[in-house]
Amino acid sequence: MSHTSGVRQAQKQQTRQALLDAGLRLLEHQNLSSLGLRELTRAVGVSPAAFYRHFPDMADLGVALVGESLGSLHAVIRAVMAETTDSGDIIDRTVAVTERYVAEHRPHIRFIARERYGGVRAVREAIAAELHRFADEVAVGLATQPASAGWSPGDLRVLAELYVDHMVMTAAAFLEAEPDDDAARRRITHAARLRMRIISIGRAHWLDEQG
Amino acid sequence: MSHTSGVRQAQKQQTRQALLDAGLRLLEHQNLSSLGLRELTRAVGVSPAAFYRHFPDMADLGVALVGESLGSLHAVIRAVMAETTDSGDIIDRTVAVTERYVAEHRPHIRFIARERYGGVRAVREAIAAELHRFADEVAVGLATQPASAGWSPGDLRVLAELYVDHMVMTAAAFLEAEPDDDAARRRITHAARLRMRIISIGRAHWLDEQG
DNA sequence: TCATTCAGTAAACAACCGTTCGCCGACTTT
DNA sequence: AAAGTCGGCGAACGGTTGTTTACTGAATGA
Repeated sequence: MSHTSGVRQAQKQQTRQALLDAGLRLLEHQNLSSLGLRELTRAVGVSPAAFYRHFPDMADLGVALVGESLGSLHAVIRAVMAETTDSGDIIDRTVAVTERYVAEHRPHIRFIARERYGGVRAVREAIAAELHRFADEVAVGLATQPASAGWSPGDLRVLAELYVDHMVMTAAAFLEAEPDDDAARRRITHAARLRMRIISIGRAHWLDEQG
Repeated sequence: MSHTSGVRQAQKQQTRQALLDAGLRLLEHQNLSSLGLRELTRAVGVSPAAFYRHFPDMADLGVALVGESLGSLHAVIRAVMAETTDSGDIIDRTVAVTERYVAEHRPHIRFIARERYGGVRAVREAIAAELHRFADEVAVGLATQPASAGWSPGDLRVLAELYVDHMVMTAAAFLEAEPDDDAARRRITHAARLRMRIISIGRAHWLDEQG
């Protein structure tokens, strides 16, 4: 029988986390496909062979980083979607939440942007799967709104994906600006709000134009 | 005095192009930051030292690839913008042109998507500069349209960037689908058109909502 | 208490890396 | 025809890479 906790497991988790942390730090300036195993273990302060006690290869560490980066975002998204204020207020909230999440998880989000179309298939697919789940959640949230009356499920799904893609786009914009460049951050916030308003207005008048 | 043409220059250009071609091929399955110099010269069939006759380092080859990938797109974009049909027809044209360009320059576009937020700063900046120019051109095109009356230059610029980002988004979607998966291609085309229509409708009603 | 498990180690492996050097030979200029 | 230019080559440089091996010693379970 294996215990779920214990000194053994805790210590193992600790170096595993150290590998993830050091990896994330090193990946701020390079791609996963060029991150060396020895380079990583050297940064952590363990022997190269120790790596294999935790991950079969680098791609696997990358997949773990995807989970760590986007796992906590699901709750955030559902929380924002739950506020069915339905007015323009939710737009400001969405943009503000995005800005805050990027600020607090900058290396994680950088990693996601960098590897979304990167050279490691397993990581690309893991990211795509997470974004797919995001779109699912947004689609569910949209479906409950009165403004979605008359929309086909397929078109609603497209709209949900547009919102998710827009969130990624906005996050990437915040990434490109220096963290302390307030002017740039305000410019990005303004642009993001404007884009979301345009999309929302288009959504509201979509059915009229169809007639 | 240096001749612009001649056997010498032509032969040099030839191996330079061979380096770019082989690089693009190798970069279909990895990132620029992990592409080895020897790996590249081996694929071309020249000695490692020959590389330095054409590029100071790999980042420089990457920048050259950016130019090769996006250079010919400016003319395409301006051509599409010039068709001021102003109706929903231009949307179908835009999506069709995007699909065609991706199909005909698949490795180039993959390279752009992969390195847009990649680990090589010089390449990231080169791509950002090109996309900035695209937005400039779209903004100029939009300004001439009657539908842009009453729009501030700043907001018009945001709209232009939204269109460019949307084009990139659509191109990436075509990339992710297999080239011969007609069903997927049709799905992506449908979604892209729907998104563009939503944005266009939002644009048309933007000024009403402001009052 | 004693046997077992297992995360981490040190060492060795062959293979590969980017870069520099002097040299060659075909093209180009005078 | 002679002198100069220069793209490409082969060889060598020190250093790094991922992976396997047998091992140690502390946490574990009986």
